[in-house]
Amino acid sequence: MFLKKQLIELFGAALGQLTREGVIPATDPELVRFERTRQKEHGDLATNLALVLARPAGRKPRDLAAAIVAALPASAIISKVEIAGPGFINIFLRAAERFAVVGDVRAAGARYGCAQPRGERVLIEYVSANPTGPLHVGHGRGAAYGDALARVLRAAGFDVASEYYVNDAGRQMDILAVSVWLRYLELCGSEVRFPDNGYQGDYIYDIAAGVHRGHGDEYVQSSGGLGKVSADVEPEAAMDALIDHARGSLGAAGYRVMQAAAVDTLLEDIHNDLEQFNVNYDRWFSECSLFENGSIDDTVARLRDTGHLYQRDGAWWFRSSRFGDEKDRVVLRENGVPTYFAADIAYHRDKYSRGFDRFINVWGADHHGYIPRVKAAISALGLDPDCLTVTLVQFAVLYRAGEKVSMSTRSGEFVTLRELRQEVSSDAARFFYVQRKSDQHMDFDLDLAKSRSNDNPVYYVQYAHARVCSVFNQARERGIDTSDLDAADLGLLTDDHELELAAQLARFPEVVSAAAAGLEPHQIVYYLRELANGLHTYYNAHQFLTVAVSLRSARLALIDAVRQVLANGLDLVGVSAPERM
RNA sequence: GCGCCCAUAGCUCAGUUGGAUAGAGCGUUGGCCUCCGGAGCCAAAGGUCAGAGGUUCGAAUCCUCUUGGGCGCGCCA
Repeated sequence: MFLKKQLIELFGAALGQLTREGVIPATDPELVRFERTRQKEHGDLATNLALVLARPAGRKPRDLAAAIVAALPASAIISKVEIAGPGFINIFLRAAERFAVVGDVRAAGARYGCAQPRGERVLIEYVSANPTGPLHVGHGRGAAYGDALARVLRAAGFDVASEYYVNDAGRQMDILAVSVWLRYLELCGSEVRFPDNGYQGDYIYDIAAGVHRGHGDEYVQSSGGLGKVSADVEPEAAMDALIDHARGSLGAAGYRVMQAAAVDTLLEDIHNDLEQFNVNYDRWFSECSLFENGSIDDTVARLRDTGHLYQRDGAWWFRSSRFGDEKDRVVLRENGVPTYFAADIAYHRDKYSRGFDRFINVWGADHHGYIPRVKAAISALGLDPDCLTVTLVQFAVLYRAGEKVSMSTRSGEFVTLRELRQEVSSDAARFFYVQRKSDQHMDFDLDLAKSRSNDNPVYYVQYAHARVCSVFNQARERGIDTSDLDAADLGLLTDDHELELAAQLARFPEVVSAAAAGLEPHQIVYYLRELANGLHTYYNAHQFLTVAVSLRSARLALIDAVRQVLANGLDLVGVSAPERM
């Protein structure tokens, strides 16, 4: 970063001179951009400055490039400058400058790659799965992506808070309560017909058994009424009837016992599951709390008072079409109960009230149609919808034995995140998920991930880290002193492998900032793979411990810096950096 | 029907925001330890960037159309 700043100053000076001479119009120094070259014949860094300025200056790119180079002040960091291709300016650095990064890494340690705080507060919300069952592998992708993104943004200097929105209100919660009650009745020996649209998973039995342990047969009364719900009624209507029946038969307190047993158990399970996935939240935000503290009523009233609501067919509608949504949306049902959308408006209003500069919501791709109405509501409340970015995570499509695995929460047919973690390890699962760009469809081959986990690229990167640690362990066993590596003469490093490694180390802060800017943690993963490849290649080509002392120190300093950056990068994607494997 | 996302090597995917000869992994083929960890390294083969136009010094990248996939269009959440 410091290097680029120096180069920008140099080229800015050259541009200033050319402007004074009337060769080019006044130019913003910010226009000067350098990129790391792909081929070493192109130098260490290159700029397309002359190509960009050729048109406004009315000159041929190569001529302009020559003029810029001629106007460039002398510098201690550049060894030579070349004009190539259509007008690229290629910059070759002096050797000392190329390896200065080793000292930078060793000085900054775990902070290397992190930018200065920029005083911008970001709230990132992800997973937010309904507490109606265990997390499955689809949620796992959102968790891995969201947490890695939070870490990357923190490293890039943002002040980040993470949040899980708990949908502990609404009809799904009723279905959950009924599902638990019916399984409870089965446990008590009653004959019940369990509806297809109830929650079928085995975990419902476990929750019901827990209720039975705590309350015995207390809630068995009047299950006979269940017979009134005949099979030919429309399933959702039949469910409504069941819910009413359960409420009537259990009473408010008993109904609450069923529901609370389920929500508490499932939320606790989700919490533990994510914790073991190395995913932690700053806050768990309850949807229920929005009902209880009046936020929803208050928000709906505000929308009504500001003329954004109207009544039709007995319901209250939000005029979201006025803000670009394809049609208007109900916020208060005919029966007066707020919709999920109404709660979500109140939730976003709450978010905005907490002083953040920016909001990121990580949603499953199937929710994309929901974005316009949320942004519409934010606009209607007089808030800036551009502060909210919704990142869509495509579903991971599972394959088992070459066949697509069907997933349905209600039917209970899915692979849980916990199963995945236990089969392939948390590290492998997280690395695997984050490796893919979030908006790409992803094929997750379970057989490959489970039975041949050694093929997983995470081991490749972790192995590089462990390898460096192993070299230092060897050094210790041989009585080699590695305490004064900061004094190593890095000028002894001249090999191509060493130059390549140093260049990769220098790139890391730029990768972090690019990953943050694009909300693309997968860039970290690709970088790590390249750095690990550089280390493995170097390791195979050279000895570290058996060479002359001064060269040995220089090489050890270099690979220790590589180890540090591998550890920093792995931490950004929530994967451990083991010292041995 | 309308809308959003996507299409790159046999398979799974990158591609530094419009740059130089489009790159990795897996798979295939052939090589590499008397040595710090072979979970490694090196090399080869493999491409009409779905197709057709357009924008310009320059396009996998931006615009239009066509084809082919995924998803969404509830007073569900």
